[in-house]
Amino acid sequence: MQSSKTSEELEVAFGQQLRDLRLRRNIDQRQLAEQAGVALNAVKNLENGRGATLTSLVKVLRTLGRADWLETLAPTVAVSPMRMLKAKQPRQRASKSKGSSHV
Amino acid sequence: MQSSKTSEELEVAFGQQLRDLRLRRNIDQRQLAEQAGVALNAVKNLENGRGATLTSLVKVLRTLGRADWLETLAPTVAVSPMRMLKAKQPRQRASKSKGSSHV
DNA sequence: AACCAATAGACTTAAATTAGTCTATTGTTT
DNA sequence: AAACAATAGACTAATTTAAGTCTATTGGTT
Repeated sequence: MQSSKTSEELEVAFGQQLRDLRLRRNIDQRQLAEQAGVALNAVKNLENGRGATLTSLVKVLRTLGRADWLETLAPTVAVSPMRMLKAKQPRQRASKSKGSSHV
Repeated sequence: MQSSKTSEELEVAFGQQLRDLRLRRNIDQRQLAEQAGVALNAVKNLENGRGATLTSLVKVLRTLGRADWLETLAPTVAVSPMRMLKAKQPRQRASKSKGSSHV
């Protein structure tokens, strides 16, 4: 069971959050686009969930002062220095036959 | 002064986080692409920060079980029911002449 | 309630991404 | 250290998004 929202719904809901952020700073789409260095259409696409590029999103987030959010996707587990030394190198590739599922 | 990282750097760092998430589930790019319903190239683009669409990202996040992260961009301030009634409707457009900055 | 600025929507062209495939590298396993 | 599988990279064609502009709508202001 996936999340209850479809990908489309997620994109739309996400766009609304972007809009909220912008409105909290009380700037209009045109200003945001200018400051971010993207086209007005790119901002419209983002806010309306009509399809956009990651690049546009990142530029807009930077402008809105929320670039830090991008770093919160995969929180890195803190490890003590001693353990660091003992620990094997983190995996760089997916391993075979231990996988969650494959045919 | 913006965040210290450029947009490009942010995209690359973001891709590494995506990769981390995938590796924690120990699935390979091909499996992730299949399950997410995107092309293998889309996953490569995402992880290497070479440009991707929001749509691809959302599909991949759903597959990785991190769709919830998308909802954490603009945390909504909790408001008591009584205040809800009194409060004006939230702004739907940026307002004039009170703005942070415009020419 | 009149006015006006902010936003939606449609359209066109250019640029970027996706999808599919093949080859070259390199981490991992045995 | 040999064998293999996971990933990078390049390439082409199809699709999508960016950019730029114009018009229609509507929320906010006065």
